[in-house]
Amino acid sequence: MNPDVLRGHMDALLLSVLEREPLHGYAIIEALQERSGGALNVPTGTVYPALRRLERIGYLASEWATVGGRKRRTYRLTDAGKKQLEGERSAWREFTNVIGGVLRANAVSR
Amino acid sequence: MNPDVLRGHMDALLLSVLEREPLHGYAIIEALQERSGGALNVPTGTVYPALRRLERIGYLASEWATVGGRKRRTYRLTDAGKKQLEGERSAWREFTNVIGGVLRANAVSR
DNA sequence: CTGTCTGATATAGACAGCCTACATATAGAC
DNA sequence: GTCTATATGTAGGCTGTCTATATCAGACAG
Repeated sequence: MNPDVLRGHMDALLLSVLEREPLHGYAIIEALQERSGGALNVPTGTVYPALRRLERIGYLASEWATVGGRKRRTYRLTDAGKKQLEGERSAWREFTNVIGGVLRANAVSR
Repeated sequence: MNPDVLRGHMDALLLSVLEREPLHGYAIIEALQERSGGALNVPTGTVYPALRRLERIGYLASEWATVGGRKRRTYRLTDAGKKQLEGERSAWREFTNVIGGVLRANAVSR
């Protein structure tokens, strides 16, 4: 998939994946891969900065944990994050309607 | 709509709007507004450079015309552009399936 | 005949955010 | 001991969208 086509949708993806349960960065990457049927291979250089940004904004909160000798920073949705996720979902619907509508304008009718 | 969420989809929009008939930049902007029900207000600083880029790549060709004393550069799809548009459409479908799928993962089932 | 609006094209520079590449470290398998 | 999987992180590049600005012609109000 074209690289920066994800631009502007990373937040929605991350928040969505954290809705079910708190996860650490590495597990988030795996979850995205899994849920997309392998289509989403988001690099660590994208995910970790994004998670920090979302925490700074207040949509996520994190805690350190040590599991099997390895350190993990586990992120969870805050209340603001849940609210934001709803916003992201409706923005996504509007976005796909608008762009999809324009793209279909010629292809379908006529 | 969030500004740079269009990133990576401008090409598809421009090619799609030019599929029906050749248009000049200003008319393309109006056409996008019209077809999106007013949702797409793409600034000239986005459209004109994008059109030039698409011409440089070979997806568009342009000619100057003078209508009522005003100069217009009219763009039309090349054969490569038509082919590219098909590619953009299927990429769009895949894109929406993948992201939409992840976003719906929690919202729907369960 | 001046000012302002619409139509029309264009460029420079800012900005955001995704990506590549790299650095670091532990656990477990072999 | 070396390799792979697990795990987090930063620096810098890239690219394309946006903001702001400039220019010009015609129309039309006043």
